Amino acid sequence: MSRADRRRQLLETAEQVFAERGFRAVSMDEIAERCGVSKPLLYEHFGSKDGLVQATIDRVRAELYEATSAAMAQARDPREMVWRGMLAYFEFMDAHSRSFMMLLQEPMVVPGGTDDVLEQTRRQQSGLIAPLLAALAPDVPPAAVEAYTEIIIGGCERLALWRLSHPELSARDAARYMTDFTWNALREHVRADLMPPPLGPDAPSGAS
Amino acid sequence: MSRADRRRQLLETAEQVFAERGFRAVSMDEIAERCGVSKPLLYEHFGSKDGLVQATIDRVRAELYEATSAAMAQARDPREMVWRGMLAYFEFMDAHSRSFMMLLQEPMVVPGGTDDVLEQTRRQQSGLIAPLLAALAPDVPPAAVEAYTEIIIGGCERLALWRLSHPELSARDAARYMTDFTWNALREHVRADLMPPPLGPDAPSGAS
DNA sequence: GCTGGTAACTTACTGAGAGTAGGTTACTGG
DNA sequence: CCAGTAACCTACTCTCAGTAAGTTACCAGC
Repeated sequence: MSRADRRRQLLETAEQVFAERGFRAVSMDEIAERCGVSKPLLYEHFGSKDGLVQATIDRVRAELYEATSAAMAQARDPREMVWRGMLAYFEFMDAHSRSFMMLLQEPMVVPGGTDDVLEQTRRQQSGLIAPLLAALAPDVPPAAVEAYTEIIIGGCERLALWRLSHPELSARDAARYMTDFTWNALREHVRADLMPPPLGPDAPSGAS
Repeated sequence: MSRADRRRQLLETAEQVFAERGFRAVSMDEIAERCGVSKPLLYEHFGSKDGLVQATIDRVRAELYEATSAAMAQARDPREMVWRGMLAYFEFMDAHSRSFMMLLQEPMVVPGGTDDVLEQTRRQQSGLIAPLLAALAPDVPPAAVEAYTEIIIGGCERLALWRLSHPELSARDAARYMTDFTWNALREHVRADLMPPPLGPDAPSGAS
């Protein structure tokens, strides 16, 4: 099999196995077996277990990024963009909950704790949110935009994690809470012409 | 040495070693050596490596909880309570950055991923925040209070993590951002008699 | 002051699993 | 038909979590 094809197959299987039983519980021997190859081949492709974990996570991250940015691209105005992005995020989670969990765990599982790896995830997500905030609320200073971006990302992650033990909270409601919260937080900074916001495509019952 | 004293000593040393090099990199043999005891004694006390990690983290968590709740107890009104809690949180982080990092990693490092352990941390933190939100904004429905609580906790954690790579953001500014963000998000729900809030004990320059 | 019991602690092992050295097969261009 | 190389494997090593089977220190009761 060609190197690229093999890599894809290995990643696919690894994601599945990791999703089933978690990073820690799964051994490289087991993955190799499930892939129908020998262990050194895994090391050939990914260098180490951490490398494989990393690659697996990158794959999921790319999917998530694509899903959310595609959803956001359909929006007409910043308010709707927030809503669509949030909704796509939480819906992605419903569709790939185990893989998604892995994504949230990533910064912790990989070597040094807070290395460039985390930085990469962060930049990707904040690259989606920060410009949006800046567009919504141009008078907020850049430092605050960065901080708010982090707060929003953290809020999403936490709420997503929380949903695992509270399935009664639908993706729509979660997205709704996040959107409301964010929107209200920024309300007084929001550009006047965006101010009477469209309520979102189809607003579920929410807090406000 | 008495069992309780020994346990304390072991935990103290373990926290130090873990903080220096991270959970994963440190072996039980190494901790035993640094403690001046044999490995089975560690197992006698903590059952497993995860058990030791868990106990270590619980210790840090207790300290954090004490610090933040003590700070909050000094406040006169909810607005100030938010501010003091946030400030204590970020200042605790400056004082114990490595141990604090461990705390954030905990849900991920421990066995099953999202078990009761996470739940425990969460309940402790949200026990501090949720009643406060409810007091601040009594017309927000309970489900929304819970969700907002999670969002706020996640925001704090993320912002704390972010500060590791952005030391230019002081604890005061971080607390300020969190407080502003939260306050604004809830503004329209806040009880009228709390509405013109005292600006906090000593407000640093902030976003709004 | 010797003895049975127990609490604190140790040495010396097992087993699992990450990572590797050194091939072997299979296919490609000359 | 023969290099050379890409894909892949068998068979190891070594670190580290966890354990079995003690040993020492101390304290009751006789």
